Amino acid sequence: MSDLHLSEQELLRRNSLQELRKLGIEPYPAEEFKVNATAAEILEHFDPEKNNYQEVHLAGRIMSRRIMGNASFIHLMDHTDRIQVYFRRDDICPGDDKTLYNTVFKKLLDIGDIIGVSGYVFKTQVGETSLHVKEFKVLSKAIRPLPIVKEKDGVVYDAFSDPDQRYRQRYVDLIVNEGVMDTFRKRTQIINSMRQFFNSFGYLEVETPILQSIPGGAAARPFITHHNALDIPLYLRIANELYLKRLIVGGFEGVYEFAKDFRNEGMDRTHNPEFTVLEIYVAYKDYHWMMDFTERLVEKVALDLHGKTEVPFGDKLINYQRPFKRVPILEAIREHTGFDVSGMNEEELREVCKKLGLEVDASMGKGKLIDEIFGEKCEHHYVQPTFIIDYPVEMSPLSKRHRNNPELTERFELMVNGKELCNAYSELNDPIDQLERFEEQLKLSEKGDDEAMFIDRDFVRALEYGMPPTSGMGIGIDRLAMFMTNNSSIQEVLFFPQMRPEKKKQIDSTEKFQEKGIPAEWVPIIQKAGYLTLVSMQQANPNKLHQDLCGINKKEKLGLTNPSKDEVQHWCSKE
RNA sequence: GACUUAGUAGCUCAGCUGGUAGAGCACAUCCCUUUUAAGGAUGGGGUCCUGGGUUCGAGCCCCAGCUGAGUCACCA
Repeated sequence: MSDLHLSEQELLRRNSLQELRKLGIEPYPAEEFKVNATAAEILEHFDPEKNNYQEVHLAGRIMSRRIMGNASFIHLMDHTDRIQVYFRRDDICPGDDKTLYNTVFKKLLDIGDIIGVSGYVFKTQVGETSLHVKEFKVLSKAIRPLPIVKEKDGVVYDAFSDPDQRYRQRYVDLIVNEGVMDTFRKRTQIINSMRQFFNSFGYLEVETPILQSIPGGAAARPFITHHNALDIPLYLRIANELYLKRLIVGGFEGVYEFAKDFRNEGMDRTHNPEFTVLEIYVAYKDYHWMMDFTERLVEKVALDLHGKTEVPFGDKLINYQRPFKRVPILEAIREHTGFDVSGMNEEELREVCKKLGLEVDASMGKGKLIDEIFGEKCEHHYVQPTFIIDYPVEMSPLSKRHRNNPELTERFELMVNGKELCNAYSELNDPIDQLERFEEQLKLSEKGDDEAMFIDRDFVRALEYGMPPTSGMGIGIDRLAMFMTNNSSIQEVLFFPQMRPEKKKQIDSTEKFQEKGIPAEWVPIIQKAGYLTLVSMQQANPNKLHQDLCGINKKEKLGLTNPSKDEVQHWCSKE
């Protein structure tokens, strides 16, 4: 393989790699390196009076390096923090042979390399806690240079900030950008905190199918795949709701699942094709109980994460202290539009939408129309946590009818920052009503609503055996993580957000060029000149190609004998 | 999917009215020898995203494409 495609810095590092091996130093050693301290721990607990941390073994990545003759400083970063490390030539090399310092440390190590160091902790004249190295060991050589980010007094210089690169190469983002790792630690902490809360009630964490033959429990376009052995289509789940309710039918008191769901829809700042949802179902409860439960949950998460209920988001301060306000959706619409839409039929609603300047189409039923009004005119007003409750029955095919008004359902959504965070119902457990609602959805889909729900007859059968009154709640984990870590984009709380795949350049093998009589040593040069395939080369102007090739030969000092113009002409000819 | 906007050195970015591709960091060589984002000096490093077009001449103008970002549409 040719090195022509590598940058100067990459070549230098590859060269250093070989030099290390020549000196008998394995750049990728197999054995364990025993660590007995972390950077954060030392920075916090070192005390010159006590003279502690005098035999420390630390491992991490070199993040900066300042060489001043026979003394040098580096910053070493481990999983906890960065600490300054001091190297002195005569400590590293007590004898006459100064290779380890002059060559290995000064020349063959680079920013980005992972090393282990042993020594004692002290404070420099400037007062920075540092590790004085007595021995060091190369643990892994980095042959690709890291972006250099510097920071002083909270000001970041030359940040690695291109979102494309940050998301595609999250590993680099995690290394060089402070705070990224913290966001993901917080994300896990949120999940741990919720799990602990559910377990304290004795509810059971379960797993349900991701591959489903009927994608139920929500209204969304699914991803479709195929099972070869059964020769049937399977869908990646858009929700796990119907499976969790089957488990309630089966007799569990409470079940929950942190579930990856998949929806084949648009991607933007708040939507990723795969996303995480927590759903929980508890028997013998209703949505009032669930509102109280949800408040406690969200408040606990805020407290566990931040030690207080007030959490900043953008230029706002969100207070997750319970209780949250409860506003019936029709009241919300009346408040923000002046229209009382309760009891209106489809035509009247259409009229209201028109007056409000909302676009509607024929496929929209009552539910969608009301949702449209709420989404456009009301939603964004609810910045502080607010329960919007009692949604019209058409909007909620899985929700139990309201005990006082059959037009409404016992449903709530928790709005934060003008966005839906949770969705919950007193679950519909009347099998006959459920089947009718599914059939209603079928009609909608025949009308052109491509997001109406599929009918899951097995789920109806389960309800026919009897499901206790149950309340269920779903909460978007990615969104919660965004709110709790003050990030306005979902990509910031997903390690590997979905991206368009990087385009792979088509490249012909050396053999393919050789078949045309082109010497193997010229192939990398042709490819360096930008002609990766034989065909692309043949389409080139032979004169230009000839000049390019001779130019590269000269510039890279390859010392090859230049081909004649006729030869290049011949390479380019098609026969 | 539509519109707007961006793509220049390993990273962050300049680049005038179209006229020989620049800076800082990183890298290399030398000097200095306990520095605090950066001690000093010198130097190497470029498919200006790709492909067409206009032009005597394109990083810059025009067209198309690729890959992001933002806004909207879609997403109960």
